[in-house]
Amino acid sequence: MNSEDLFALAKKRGFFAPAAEIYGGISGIYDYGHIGALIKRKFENLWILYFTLPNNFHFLDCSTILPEKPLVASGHASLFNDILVGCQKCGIYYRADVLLNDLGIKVSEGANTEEINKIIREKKIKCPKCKSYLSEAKAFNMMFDIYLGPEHLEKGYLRPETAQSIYLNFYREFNILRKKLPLGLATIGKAYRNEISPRQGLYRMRELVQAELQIFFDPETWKVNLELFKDMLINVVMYENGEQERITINEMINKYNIPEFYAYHVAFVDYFYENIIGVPSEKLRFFEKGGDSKAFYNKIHMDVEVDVESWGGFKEIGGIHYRGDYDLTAHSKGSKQDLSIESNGKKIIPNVLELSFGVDRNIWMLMDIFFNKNDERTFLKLKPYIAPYIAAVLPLQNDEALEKKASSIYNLLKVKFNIETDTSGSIGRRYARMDEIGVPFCITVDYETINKESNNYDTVTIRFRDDKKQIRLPIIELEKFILAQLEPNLLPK
RNA sequence: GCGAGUAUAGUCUAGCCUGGUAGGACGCGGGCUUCCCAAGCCUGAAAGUCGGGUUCAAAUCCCGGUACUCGCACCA
Repeated sequence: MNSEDLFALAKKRGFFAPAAEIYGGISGIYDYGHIGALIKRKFENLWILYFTLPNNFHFLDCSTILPEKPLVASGHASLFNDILVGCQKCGIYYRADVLLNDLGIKVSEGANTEEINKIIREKKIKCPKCKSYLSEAKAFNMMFDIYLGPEHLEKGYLRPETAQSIYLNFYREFNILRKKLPLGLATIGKAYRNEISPRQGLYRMRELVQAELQIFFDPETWKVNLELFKDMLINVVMYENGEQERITINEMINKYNIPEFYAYHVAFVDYFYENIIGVPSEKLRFFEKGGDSKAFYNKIHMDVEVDVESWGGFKEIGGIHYRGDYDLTAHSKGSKQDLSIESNGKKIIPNVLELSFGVDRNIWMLMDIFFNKNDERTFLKLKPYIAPYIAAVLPLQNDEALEKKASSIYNLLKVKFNIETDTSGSIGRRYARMDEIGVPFCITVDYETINKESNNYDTVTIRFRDDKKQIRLPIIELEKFILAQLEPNLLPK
């Protein structure tokens, strides 16, 4: 499916749509509709369940507004701040530091717009493409700044990532939780980036949802259970050779010198996507970044990539980042509070392994890879536990007696599960509508259900989304049946 | 942010060149029919991105804004 078709389906069926659409929309900002909101919530709940499975891993919920200081300490206030110069004639914008460095002129990292403009004037720098004069340099910060209080004197920012919120809570949580490492702190929440040019649907957004797990650990003592995933084959593209290959975590460790804890978590993430979400293995890979494309604070950096047709190939939907002690060291300095802790008889600043995911990208990805279309019909093959509704209760026909029975089953189940019902159109049309939003089962009330003479009295048919097959089940067994469908296999046997 | 293109019901589209009653399909609502996969019949609601100009008259011609798509650039 291409990007336009996916977006059209999303709007038509209530997955998501541009925010403020009746005013023309606003690029990079989206609202989830009644179907998308359910899928997103279920994805998030599943994510929390899985990523806080290990002992001493917990979930936090943090503010989206941060004061200026922590973002100065983390480097965002300066590094998120690009100085751009534009060419007046051809309209191209350049990052000033990159442009000048390319011309062999050294620019200090903290250079401000005045310094840049001075250099450009003195050295008579012109547009490298058309040789015209360049416009005044402008600071462009990816962060949205806000001003607090009635006088708007206190500067803050909408956070550009959720990670910082966790680092700011580390010390307190560590102490409350009996000072044990490793400590995992996860969160899901909004982050904001003023992208110049948001594109490709939910891929690059100005307001986005991140799901992040930050694991704080002592690299000298952390032992992971390599046995758990030892036979798993994982698609990787290692920086060292640049070729995609399928290897075990032991090969990753021995051949590429990847630390055990890191390789283990590659498998941990792989298991989530392949076995729980259901991404086919050939569509999932881990792409190691190095050189210029690796963020400076990362010691090891892999992108979690999924082959998404509507995005034109493998695209990043998450990342596994070994950030060393960069973050807590920065916040120790910035806050002037010693964030070091005692581990194994020594004072250390804990290291951080970050598992980071873009929730919106994941929702788009789910729609893309689980969308099935053939001549006959369209259906969204989501796992039952992330489907918006687990089932729909449908009367076979527009018939008062059938509708009454269907309604009573619907009322029985909807207090326990997300259940839909629909009485308009023919039964085939209703199955089709449910297929398109990914409802895995339809519970159909027919004349046998209400016929006391029939052997099938008080039974219903269950119609399966994926193969259209039907089984008959007593109404009293519906709850048990549904519960069994809702359980993911959280870890390998 | 620059350049090019595009903008008609929920969706896809006809009409625009050559100004004069906005038409169709799918979808949606109501009704009939129908004992399991978007069937059929009747019926209904629903549209020219916004602002200005030219004109007796603008979806149509002109100018401007906005949004989207693509390219450039950006993406710690």
